[in-house]
Amino acid sequence: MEGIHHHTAALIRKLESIAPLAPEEKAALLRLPLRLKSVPAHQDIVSEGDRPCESCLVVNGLACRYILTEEGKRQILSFHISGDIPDLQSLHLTTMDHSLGTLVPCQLAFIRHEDLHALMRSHPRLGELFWRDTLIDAAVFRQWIVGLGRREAHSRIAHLLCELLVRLRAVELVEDHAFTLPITQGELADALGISAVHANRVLQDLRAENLITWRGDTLKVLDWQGLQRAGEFDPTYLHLVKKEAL
Amino acid sequence: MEGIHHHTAALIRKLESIAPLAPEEKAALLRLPLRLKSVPAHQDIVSEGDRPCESCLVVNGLACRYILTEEGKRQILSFHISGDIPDLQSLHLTTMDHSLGTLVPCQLAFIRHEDLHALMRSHPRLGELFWRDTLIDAAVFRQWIVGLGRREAHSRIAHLLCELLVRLRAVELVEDHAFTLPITQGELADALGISAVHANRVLQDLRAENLITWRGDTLKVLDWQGLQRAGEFDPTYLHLVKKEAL
DNA sequence: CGATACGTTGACGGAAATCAACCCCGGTGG
DNA sequence: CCACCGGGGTTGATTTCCGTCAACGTATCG
Repeated sequence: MEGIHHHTAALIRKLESIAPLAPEEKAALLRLPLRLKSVPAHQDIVSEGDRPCESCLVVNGLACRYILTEEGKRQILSFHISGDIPDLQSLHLTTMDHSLGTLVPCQLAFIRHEDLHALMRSHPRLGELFWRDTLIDAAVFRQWIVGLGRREAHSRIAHLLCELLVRLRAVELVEDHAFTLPITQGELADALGISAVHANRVLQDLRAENLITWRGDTLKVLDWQGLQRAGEFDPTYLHLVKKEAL
Repeated sequence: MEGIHHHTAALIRKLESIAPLAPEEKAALLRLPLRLKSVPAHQDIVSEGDRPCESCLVVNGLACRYILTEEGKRQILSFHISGDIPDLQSLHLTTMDHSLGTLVPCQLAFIRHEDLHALMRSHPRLGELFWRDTLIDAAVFRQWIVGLGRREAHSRIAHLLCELLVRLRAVELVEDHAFTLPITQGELADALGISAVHANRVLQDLRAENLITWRGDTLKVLDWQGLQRAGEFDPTYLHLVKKEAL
């Protein structure tokens, strides 16, 4: 496997976290033609209204999907980590109903839709797997809705941190219950539907309860059980096959 | 086409609202074996934790997906009308991460997963269409998130009513900007993440602004432009092909 | 060394929750 | 027939969570 293609490794790790992969399926994935691109922080990858003809694999960095309201408020819809294809839905929904942007400098790999279609034609199981991935995406949205609608800020933050921990662990980016979270409190607030000021206060609460620390870019979970309880977190909705999560 | 299969008509109308259907694809849909069932109001169709081997087509009535929090609060995730297959995702997500229940007495038609898989194998375009349907489902969730996170109750209700109007119109269940909405204010509140009391007050506002009336089961939109403005509603995210929406 | 962005804190106000009472209306059963 | 009941809608009083505004601290950087 030549150097250029190890970028697909992140994707393979991610897909293996949600279903087993056959060797020839991995091989087919590694043959996917990629258009690599480095994008600086805080820049749109695709914007609402675009009609992309390729989808974007996050090789590393952190991206998010978001929508702006007319009054200029931003709602972040999801965070996307190494191995995610955040705009896979553009395969069958031609125009983007939201934007996708970077939160930090990202390495991206664009895959043309026609190449994805060809891949899925020759490997139907991979097609089902990509479908499954978009379905899990929707399951995450559902939990997000419950949090926004029925949980208070304290619980919402806890839930989001639990989700990030589990997803990052699935692609081996967690060590000792700590991971890189290179976002501002304002961005966290935009994801949780609260103000930056309030996010700050609730984070202080979580620290005071000895559930987490967050210094610089690294978030460390001090009390995994406690954080899950605080967020009413049950990882079932992530539909992972690797069950070493607790 | 025998009587038993006209139940599929609702599904065909729905699918045609999101993509064109070839005659032989319609024919294949009409050959789908259905298990019909009438379910009384306020009863679960599938529950969180279930591992269904069939999916459920709403022939008529009104269903919703929901999640209960530990404190017993309910968050309704989506409403489902004639032609919808609310648990299509169970095709590839084996265990339900939420529940699906009726709001009024419903006629349902269950389709076995293996029959769906066979259909999609023989008609790949239908497979893509079902995938597209679940992607639109996710798009609706995204708008729901924006409403819950960044819009106030007044705007949220308006947006939901706009969405219902457009979706019902796509399956020809709207006449003169009026449709049947057989739910209580409490159920509406559970969908919008507010309390029943507050839902009541905001509905009074909407009536006072001459945007809607809601007497008994029938909701009538008096000022379609105004309601869309109030809800910041833009139907793009529903990805309909029939563009007679305004 | 200002400039800027982010984090933090306090004071105030507003949207919505909660609690409670009351009304209306369509069953239902004595 | 009517009393009773219960669910839903309506209203008011009070509380809570959270937003907004504003000030200030702190760290990084050209």
